[in-house]
This record gives sequence, C-alpha cells and structure tokens, in this order.
Amino acid sequence: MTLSVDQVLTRGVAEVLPKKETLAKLMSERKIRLYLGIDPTGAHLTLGHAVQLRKLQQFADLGHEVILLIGNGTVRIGDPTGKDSTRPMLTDEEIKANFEDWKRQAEKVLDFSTIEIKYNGDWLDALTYADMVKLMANVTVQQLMERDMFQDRLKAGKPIHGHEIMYPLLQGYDSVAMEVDLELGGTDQTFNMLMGRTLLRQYKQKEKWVIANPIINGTDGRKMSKSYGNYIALDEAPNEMFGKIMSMKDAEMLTYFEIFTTEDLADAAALIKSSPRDAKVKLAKHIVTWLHSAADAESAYQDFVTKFVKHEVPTDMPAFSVGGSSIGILDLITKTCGFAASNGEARRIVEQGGVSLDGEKIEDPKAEVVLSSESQVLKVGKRKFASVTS
RNA sequence: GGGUAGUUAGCGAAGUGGCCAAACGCAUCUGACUGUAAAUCAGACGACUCCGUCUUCGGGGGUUCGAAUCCCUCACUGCCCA
Repeated sequence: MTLSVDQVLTRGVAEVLPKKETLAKLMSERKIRLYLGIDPTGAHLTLGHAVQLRKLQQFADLGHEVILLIGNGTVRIGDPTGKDSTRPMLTDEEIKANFEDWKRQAEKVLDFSTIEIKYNGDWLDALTYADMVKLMANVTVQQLMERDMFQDRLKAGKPIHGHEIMYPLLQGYDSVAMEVDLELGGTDQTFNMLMGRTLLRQYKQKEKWVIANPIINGTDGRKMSKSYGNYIALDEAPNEMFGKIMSMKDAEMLTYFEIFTTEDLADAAALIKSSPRDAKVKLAKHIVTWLHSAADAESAYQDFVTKFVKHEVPTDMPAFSVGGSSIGILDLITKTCGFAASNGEARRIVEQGGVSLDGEKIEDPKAEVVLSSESQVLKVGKRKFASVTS
C-alpha cells in the first residue's frame, strides 16, 4: 500500500529536520534523492532495523530515488554509538558476505528492485590527506564533542579514541558525495545526519533534510538489544515471532501499532485498553503476516493457543531419532536435541523439574529413557518440544 | 614528560595470601501464578564421568605449602600536572 506524503513524513517518525513542511513541498515538486546508511558488519536484523527499512521503502513506493549505502568505508571506524570496543578490520570478501546475509534478511521489508546500492568506501577511500584536512577544518573539536554519547563517555571516564570523532564527518561526507536531499536514520543518528547537512551546505551550498525515526523498545520495554535478549529478529520463525510479540509489555504495543501497521491509532489505543490480549494478538498477526504470510500468522496463532492457552502439545515439532533403544536423559537433551548448551545446563533443568517425556516428569538426571519406534514427546522447559524415537 | 588509579565471569561491580568457582545487581534458565502482560515468590546460573575432579580473575614469568590477592615484566585505559 502506498501512503501519502504526509503519512510517510508523520507516522512512525520522530523528527523531520529542519522542517517537515519544506520537505513535503519539495517532494511535491520533484523526485528527491535520499539514503539510509547501513553497517556491513554481520548484523542480525531485528524489528528495530525494520523501522528504518520500512520507512525507506515507503519513499521508494512513492517513486523517489532511494539509495541504500553500505558503509564499507566508515566501518573502518565503527560508529561509536553505544559500544566503545574497536571494530575489527573487515576484508572486502567479508563485507560482501555480510551484505548478502543482510540482504537475505532485509528482503522481507525492502524491494531491492526499487533501491540503488552504493558503497561509501568508493569515495572515502579516495580521500587524500589534503581532503581530510579540508574536511576536518569544517568543524571545531568542541562541536564534535557535543555529541551526547561522547559527553556520556567523558563523564563516565570511558575512552574516546581519536579516530572516533571523525565518524560524524565521514558519514556527513557521504551526503556531499551523493548530493542527497534527505537522509534517514534512527534518532541516535541525528548528530551524524545533521553533520551531513552542515557539510553539504558548506561544500555545495545545498539544502539537506533529515528524518529521525524512533528507536523502538524491545519486548520487555527496555532498549532493544542483543544483550537483553529482548529483540525480535526479522528471520525469526513465525511461531517464535508470534510468541515474542505476545510476551511484549503492554506499554510498548501502541508504538508498534504506529510503526508497523496502518491501523487507526485511536482504534488501536481503545482496543489495547479494553482488551490488551486481543490487541496483542492483532498486532502479532499483523507483523507475522507482513514478514511471513497470512497463513503463517494463522498457524502461529493456532500453535500459540495450543501451547500456551490450552497447554497442549503442539502439532509440529522437530523430530529426532537417537539410533538406540535407550539413552541418558542428559544426552538426549543436549546431544540429540540441542536444547541445552552443556550437560550441566541440562542437568539443572532436569533437577528443577522442567523436563517431561509424554507428560511424565523426569527429575533424575541419571535416568535412562527407553525409546521405541513409536514417537514420544520430549518437553524441555516451557517452550521446547521434540518428537523422539529410537 | 611527571604523578596516580585501574584491567575480575554475558554486562556492571565487590573481593587485596587460604573460609574464592569468586559477594551483589542486570541479563539468562527452571518452577509457581498469569493474558507466554505486569507485579510477585522459590531456585539455578564455568566445565565434566557432578556429593568429587578440572580450567578461570588483561598476557607472560616469579615468590609461597597455598595467589584474583605479593613481586617482575609486557599490553591497554582513566584522571591530574606539564
């Protein structure tokens, strides 16, 4: 579905700088050129990334000239946002492989036939010493240090490496090199994106707009992050995705509705209030349909009801054959099914009463289970099921 | 260049010769409750052939019956002075 210009500039957008109205006017007069920059590190894409990608695609759908920029030049520094660890150097082959993987995940959200791909290494690697001096002369150290995360690190006594303060300049130079009208990014990129605005004006006397998209919280209401384990990956299986959305905090729902659906927000808010569970089911179906299919969404819903509402055994589950008539329970969990990372972990789950076979609880870690050609259902924890046979 | 403080498990952070596989918080896992929400309660959370053994406290080397803790050395970082 193609949204109107006003919807694209409003819904799921945190900020349009310097002004929404002037950008809307430009978009009505001609096709604009815009871009989103991505890191070529081996990222596992989440709904957090999808916020950006979805917005990018909306511009493509409106027929604008959309560029996806691979940061194979800026990756030498690594955006200092968040982490302070030094990035490893990536070879061209690794970058290519990473992008292929990235593309596979992003295909669910982006239509690559409508998007042009560029690499900023093409111009950044070509900068000479003189170019770098000229680039750096455009700003003061104080301006660079204004960035919130540098201030945070200063306060926390954390290191800021010399090359890191160049990141905004290099990202900003991308805007100069491509002469874009607009850049998209998360609100955490505002500083970098505005640097591009400054540089573009200084180098080419050209105006550039910036759209900052919201950073969504993870399912537990905190910042979506690997270390919290609260993210939803784009290549998540339908059932997992559905379950994760259902386990999200109620308070996060409305934002997700705003960003990932076209639902009327007043209606969504009313539904959340009257029946949070139904609202969540609706949201989960929406998102699974978007990233998988309507059929997957329906079957994920059914699976969810069976497993968690009725506490019954799901219909499909992985099947394992152990190649023998009996096996130690720990080996079965760890080696055969891969449900635990180590024997110790499996032992713990067993001792804590989290394991059952055909509904029969197994609490002795030394137990030998007898298997036949008839499949039995192994349950480990709340959500791991397997069908096991000899 | 001088001074000083630091580097501990996934993260943050205690511990300064044996009681340390290492407090505590977060994350994670299990059980109870439930809307796989929130809140809460109970427990686990290096590995293994698990009531015992083995490998961990920036790297390397020493001292000692015994070291995360003491010494030497290398690497990295913060802060102050210049």
